[in-house]
Amino acid sequence: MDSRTKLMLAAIDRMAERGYKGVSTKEIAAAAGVSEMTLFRQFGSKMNLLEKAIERYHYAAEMTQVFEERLTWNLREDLLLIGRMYHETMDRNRKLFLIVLGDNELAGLREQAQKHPRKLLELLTGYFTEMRSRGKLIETDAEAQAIAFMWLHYGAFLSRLFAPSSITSLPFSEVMESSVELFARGLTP
Amino acid sequence: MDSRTKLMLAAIDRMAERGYKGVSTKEIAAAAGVSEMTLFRQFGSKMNLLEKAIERYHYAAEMTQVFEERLTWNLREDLLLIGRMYHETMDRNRKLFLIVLGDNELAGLREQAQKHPRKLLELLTGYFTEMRSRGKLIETDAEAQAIAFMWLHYGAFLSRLFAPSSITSLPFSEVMESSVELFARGLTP
DNA sequence: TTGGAATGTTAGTGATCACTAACTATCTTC
DNA sequence: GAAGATAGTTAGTGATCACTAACATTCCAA
Repeated sequence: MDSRTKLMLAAIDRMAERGYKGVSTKEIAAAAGVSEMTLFRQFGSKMNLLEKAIERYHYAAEMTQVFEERLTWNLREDLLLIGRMYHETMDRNRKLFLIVLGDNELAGLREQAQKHPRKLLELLTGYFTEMRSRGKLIETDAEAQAIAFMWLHYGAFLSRLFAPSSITSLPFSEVMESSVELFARGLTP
Repeated sequence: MDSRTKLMLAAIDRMAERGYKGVSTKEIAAAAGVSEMTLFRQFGSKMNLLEKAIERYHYAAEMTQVFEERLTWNLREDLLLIGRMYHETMDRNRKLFLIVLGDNELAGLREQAQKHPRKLLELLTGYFTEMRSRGKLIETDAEAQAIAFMWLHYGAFLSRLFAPSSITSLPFSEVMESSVELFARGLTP
């Protein structure tokens, strides 16, 4: 593993724990087992190190493919699949989310981190529209319901992100299944 | 307005914008129109200033009262009322949320900020249980559905908090009504 | 009018920060 | 084995940070 890699991984780890401002370049270098000079020689600045790290380690989910190939047009099955895909994507980018959400001056970098949710919203809206034209969904505002679905899962993700000790004792999967059931009953004719 | 008040308000404003670490005591004092010495004489430390500010300006919603007096036992009406109450509470505490969520070292202070969501979850679970015993709700896990409702609104709140320019063009109220409709259809026998 | 509390001013502490200069050591590669 | 790239070491820049000491001022209540 070369110096650049070690530095980027160390930066992500530390910044996810204590924030961009909360970690010094000296500490990142030490955690990477590398001299601080190497950090500046490779990246020029602390901010650039973070940018390059996000660029490289932002997990790029291929959601389009899932929507094209794995849907069954059974609302329950599909929503469960989509929900799982959402959380897998978000979990993989967990640390990056923590970093960019934790510092308002990093708002510019949020663009990248929120690319997938936006894409998913688009795909999900299309899915609901198609389901309605197949007569498997009630007449409703497809985009509004897609956003509701996204919000529910976004809230679930962030509540776990910010409060490791959950507000409830219920297992995550159980709430997830209840919510799928809710959408299925609520949107099926 | 005395010095303490001016300092606490200035601290909340600045910290909500640029984070706890992003604002200096000198800047807070200047924004309050007060000398930096006054800050330390009144609060002793930067952290204590924030703690006292949260203590004093955390909006304490009286949700129990709403649940006792304003419910109509019409699912649609009640969920709309509860959703509105949730967002009003969260909006009032918006800045405090931004501060404590933005800095992981402030995790201890999150307790206070998350008191209301926890209380609301409890009340909502009770409401769903009562509705079921009145035969107005399907057989379902009341707590799981309450959490789903909370997550949906938590996600809505945070997505507005972190991304002022929304991911969608739909007005907030419209999604809110769609989601109430979703719950009403999904949970009514 | 006077005493005391609150506030301001100024100058400073030592620590830490991001970042740099200058020089040396270790590699690989031809 | 020389060249060139990559790394480490050391020492430092100037800035900013939270926080303090010492002294001067303002202002209100008794």
